[in-house]
Order: sequence, then structure tokens, then C-alpha cells
Amino acid sequence: MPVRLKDIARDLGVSVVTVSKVLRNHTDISEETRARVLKRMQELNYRPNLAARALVTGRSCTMGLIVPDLVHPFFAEVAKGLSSVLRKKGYSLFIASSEEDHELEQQEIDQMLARRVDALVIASTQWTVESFRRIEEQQIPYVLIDRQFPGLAANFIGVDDIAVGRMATEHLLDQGCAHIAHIRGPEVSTALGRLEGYRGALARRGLSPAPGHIVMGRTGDDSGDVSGREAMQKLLALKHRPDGVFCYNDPVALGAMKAIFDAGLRVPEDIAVIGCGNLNYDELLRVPLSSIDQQSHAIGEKTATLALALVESKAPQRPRSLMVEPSIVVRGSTQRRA
Amino acid sequence: MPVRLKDIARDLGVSVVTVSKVLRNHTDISEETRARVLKRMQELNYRPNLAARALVTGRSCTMGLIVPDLVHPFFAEVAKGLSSVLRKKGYSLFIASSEEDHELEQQEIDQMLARRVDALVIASTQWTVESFRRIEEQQIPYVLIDRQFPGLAANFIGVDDIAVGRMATEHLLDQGCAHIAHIRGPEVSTALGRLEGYRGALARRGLSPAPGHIVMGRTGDDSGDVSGREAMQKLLALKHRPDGVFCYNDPVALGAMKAIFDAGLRVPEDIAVIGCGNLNYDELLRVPLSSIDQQSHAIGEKTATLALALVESKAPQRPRSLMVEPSIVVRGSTQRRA
DNA sequence: TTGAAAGCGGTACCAA
DNA sequence: TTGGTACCGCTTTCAA
Repeated sequence: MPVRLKDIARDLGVSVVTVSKVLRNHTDISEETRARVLKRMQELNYRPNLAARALVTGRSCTMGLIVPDLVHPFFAEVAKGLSSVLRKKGYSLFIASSEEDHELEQQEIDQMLARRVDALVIASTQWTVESFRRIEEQQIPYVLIDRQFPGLAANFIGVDDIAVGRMATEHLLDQGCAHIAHIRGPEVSTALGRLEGYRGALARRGLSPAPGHIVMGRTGDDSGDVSGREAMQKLLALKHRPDGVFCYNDPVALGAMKAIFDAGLRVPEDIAVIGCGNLNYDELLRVPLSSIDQQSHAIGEKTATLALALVESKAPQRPRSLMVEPSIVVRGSTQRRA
Repeated sequence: MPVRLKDIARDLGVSVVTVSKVLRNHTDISEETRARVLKRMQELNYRPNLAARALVTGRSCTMGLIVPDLVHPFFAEVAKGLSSVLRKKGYSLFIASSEEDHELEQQEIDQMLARRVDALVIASTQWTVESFRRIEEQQIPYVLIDRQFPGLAANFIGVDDIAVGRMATEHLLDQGCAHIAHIRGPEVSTALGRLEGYRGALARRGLSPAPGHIVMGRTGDDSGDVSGREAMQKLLALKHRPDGVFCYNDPVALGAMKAIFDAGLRVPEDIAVIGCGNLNYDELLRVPLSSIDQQSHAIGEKTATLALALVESKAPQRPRSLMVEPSIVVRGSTQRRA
């Protein structure tokens, strides 16, 4: 039912090729013909079938994005940043949520490869690099975001997690905290980087974490508030309880604050708390939460730019790893000196 | 570089057609041939080019979703629900964020039509129905979600907004509130429905809103907390201030709570507050916010099912409008009777 | 059971 | 400046 080049050509008594050339602004068409064709295209509201074009040009002008959880604001922001750049270049974006499931992620990768996306962006939940090999076989460029894979030479864009840890910890030090604890995350690159940054910041001032001041929440990212609460309770039970806590992420920080309040203590006077992620609700809390912003939108934009560059250059590039600088957002939960 | 039917056919000395038939499980192929073909497909990790298939079958097995803001948890949830159903049927989903911009939305619609999606799902920010006519011209089925257009006979799935308003208001009444105010939203179907439900619930008990008890926040959905705060301040300045407030959405409710705290009053003892949307942070607040859940995931799933049905049946269907029942989530902000 | 030919809606190349 | 022809990767139809 949609209008085709052929229809326009027939109506005007010209060849399909001529119409196709007008469509793509070729210069070797007379002004008169061009005008007639354009007019007819308008009248019929013609839209080229991009799938057909993709078949012959070998470019689908399509990319795929696979994230563990679309509802997580970090990934949603990345998706927005990515698509805002791609849209301007005429690209459309397939988006899929892997629900933190390796198998599903694998399936989605296959599906997108079958759709012949020009590039793939993945915030992976994999433990092995096998799926990435599959992508490489197909010669399709891909960019990993958020989580890095040690030992995999792939394009990567994410926040500099060591800087995240350092920044948060230094801020607590600057606010006069002397005993800073860390509620850490699971064994993935983001959590490990933040832990390293935390240690580094202390070391720079000749300090080191007190015994028991590095605790791990039971779970990783989700229902982080529960695990944050538990972890904080452990810290409160210590003989030397901390006066500042750097939390792996914001949900964990909220849980930690709950535990502090439950113990009848105050934030930030007794214990200062800082999280990571700068989630949209941080500002709305009774004690607004200081946090490290992960520049999710910027990550999306930079990823788009890199992916586009990879698609343009047919020669395979040496993989690039790009770290975005985090930034601190200071709110009430750490402001001890007015 | 990807493997094609032709490659497999050549390797095995059979025709392309034969391979194609094996691929689609046709029965008129000998077991022996089938086995040989399947084996080779495995070895080469063959994936059919779905774009090419789409060109000849006229089905892309692709749908489009356009929402005003992907970062908003409601739309992110809808997207998840939608894609979880579609994935099982082998469909992929283009997702675009219109950033609350009519023009962008229009562009995205055009883009997706050009990609020949099998169906389109839109949470529209349009004021006119022109873009929908464009879709109808192309004979592509579409489903509107969230916001309805009076006078447009289109498929629609959303929460029953009148029920939302009724439910919230009745809950406040049941908690013993006698003077219930409403901070309403802009002139769109969702806000109007909730207002109507609020009025209806009061009327059922022989009540009507006191003068000045229906206020409108300055802005609509975004930065709702600012407008909620302002609106609440107006309510607090009244001679007869309310003892319960039903807010258009959760950000507005947070703003309202801030204003109440600033005035030195308590929630829910002095004023009970209920929002709408059941956003993920509601539970994490100092005074957890009661809210009406909009069943976003269910909306996504039902939309997917409807869209699939529309695609299956070639005969154009009479548009269906489907209302999902909201549900109330009671938390601390309204619990006045223990 | 197998495959040759035509065609889906476009683009590339080269000759007229 | 214009258009004939071939072809992108796959499916459909029909004859062998």
C-alpha cells in the first residue's frame, strides 16, 4: 500500500533511476525534472523503504542498544543521549532490556545481528566473552558501556570509577570526616574501581580504612536499600563507628541513611553519607543525598559519536577506551561545615 | 561478510530454495537433506538477514514505540512490558523519546513508517490528530497509550483515570479526612480523568470540593515538585486548610509534602498526602508516600498483545479502548488510623 | 523432493 | 541528462 519509486516514475513517465536520483540529491538531473519529481513525491507523501535501501547499500542506518534494565535511570539516560545523537544522523535505535539475564542478552544480540544493525552498544551482564566473539565474527562494530571486561580488547565508554571513589572520599575528608567507611558492591569493574578510588584517596592523606570499615551489601544493585541498611547496621555495631560513609550507589545510600535514623543518629552531623549515581529523587529526600554524577547522558552521546565513527571507517580500528570524568553533587547529607 | 543462503547452497551443492525451505521448516524436504543443511548452518553460524526477508514477506517483525520521556519510570516500565511480550514472538522494538516535543514526535513517526514497522505504539504529546492520519494512510496499525484523544477513533490502552481519582479520594475519606483538596494537572485526558474521579468520590458521599480546594500547579509533569510546593502553599494560606490532599502525580506530592513540612506541620497527622504513579522512590522517603499504581508493566503487556493481534488480522479492526484498573499502595503518608 | 525464475523496493554502474 | 541492467538476500510460485 505504501507508495514506491515505481509509482512515481510511472505517473511522471520517467525511469525509476531518475526518481531515485532526485531522492538522493544527485546533481545530474535537470531542474525541471527534479521539480516535477519532488512535487509528485510530496503529493503522494512518499517515504523510501529504508529496509530495501539497506539491502542494497549494506547499511541499515540502525543500531542496537542492550541494557540490563531500562527502568534504571542510568541506562534510560544513556539511551536518551545515544538516540538524540543518532537521530540527527538518520539512525534509528533498537532497544532491548536483558533483565540482568545472560541468556536473554545473548538472544537479543543474535536478534540484532540478524537485523544487520550497523553497530551494537551493550551494557553487558555476561561473565564470559563468548558473545562478543560472535559479534566480532560478523564484523559488526560494538561498544561496551558501564562495565568493562578485563582482558577483552573492546571499545569501552564509561565513567572513571576510580575517580568516582576518590572524589567521594576526598569530599568526606574535606568535610572533616576522620573515619570513613565504604559499603562496596559486587565483583564487577564498577564496584572494584570505586573501592580502589576510596583506598587511594585515604592513602593520599596517609590514612587507611579501619578494620571492618569496608562492608559488602548482600545483593548487588537492586533492592540496594535493603542491603545498604544491613551493611550500615554492621558498621554501627563496630566499636569505632565511622563518621562518614561512601556508598556504592544511591539505593544503598538510602538504606544506610534509614539505618542511621533508626539508630537515633543524625545525617550529616553524626554520620555523613554520600552515594553514587545522582538519581532523580536524591534531591527530594528529607535529607537530600550528596552523590557522584555518572554523566550518563554524556556517556550516551559519546558512545553514539564513537559508534558512528566506527561505522564510517571501514577499516577496523584499534579499540578505544574512553573514561568520562564524574562530577560531585553536594547536598545536605554531607554538609557538615556551613 | 555474513553468511548467506547462497553460501550454504553452494557448499552443499543444493539450490538456495532448498536451504530456504529447511530454514523455515517446510515439510517437503528429505530428512537427509535437511540434516545436511542444518549441520552446515550451525557450522557457519548462519543467521537469516531479516531485512531481506521483510522485503519479500511484507512483514518486518518490528514495532516502534515513541514516548515523551524514556527516563520517566512509567514509560520505561511500559517499554519493558511491551518488549518482553514482543521478544517471545520474534519482534524487535525501535524505541524513541520525543522529549515532549511535537515536532520530534512527528519526525520519529515518519522515520518508523519509513522503516516499515508492523505496528506503532505512541504515548503522544500532540495537540492535533494530523500525525495519526498519516499513520492511517499507510495502513499501519497503531495503539495510543497513556493519553487519549477525544474525538479520535484509535486503539487506546491506559489506566482508568477516573478510577484513579476516585480510589485516591475514597482512601483519604476512609482515613477520616473531611476536607480534601486536589492539586490538579494540565488539560490532558489523564489530569481531567483524575479530577473527575476526585469530584465523583466526594459527590458519592454528598460532599463537594471547598472553594479554593482545587489548585493547579504551574507546570505539568516535570519539575512537578516545584509546582506541587507552590500549589500546596496556596492551600495552606486558605482560611480552611485541607486535612488531605490528592496530588496529580508523585513529584507534585513530594513538593506538597515539602511545603507542609516547611510550614511546621506533620504528614499524615495534620495533612494526609497521596500521589499517583507509585514511583520507585516513594517507599524510600522519610514519610513514605501513598500512591496509586498505574500498572505500567501491565499496560505494556496488554499493548503488545493488542498490537500483535492487529498485525495478525489483516482486516482492519474496529478500534478498541482498554482501561486497566489502577491499584492503591498505602504507605505512611496517609495512615492516620492505626 | 527439488529447483528455476520472478520479484520485493531500492541503488550502482555504465552506456546511450 | 537519462535510463537499461544487474543485483542486494530472501521467499513464492510452479514446473520438473
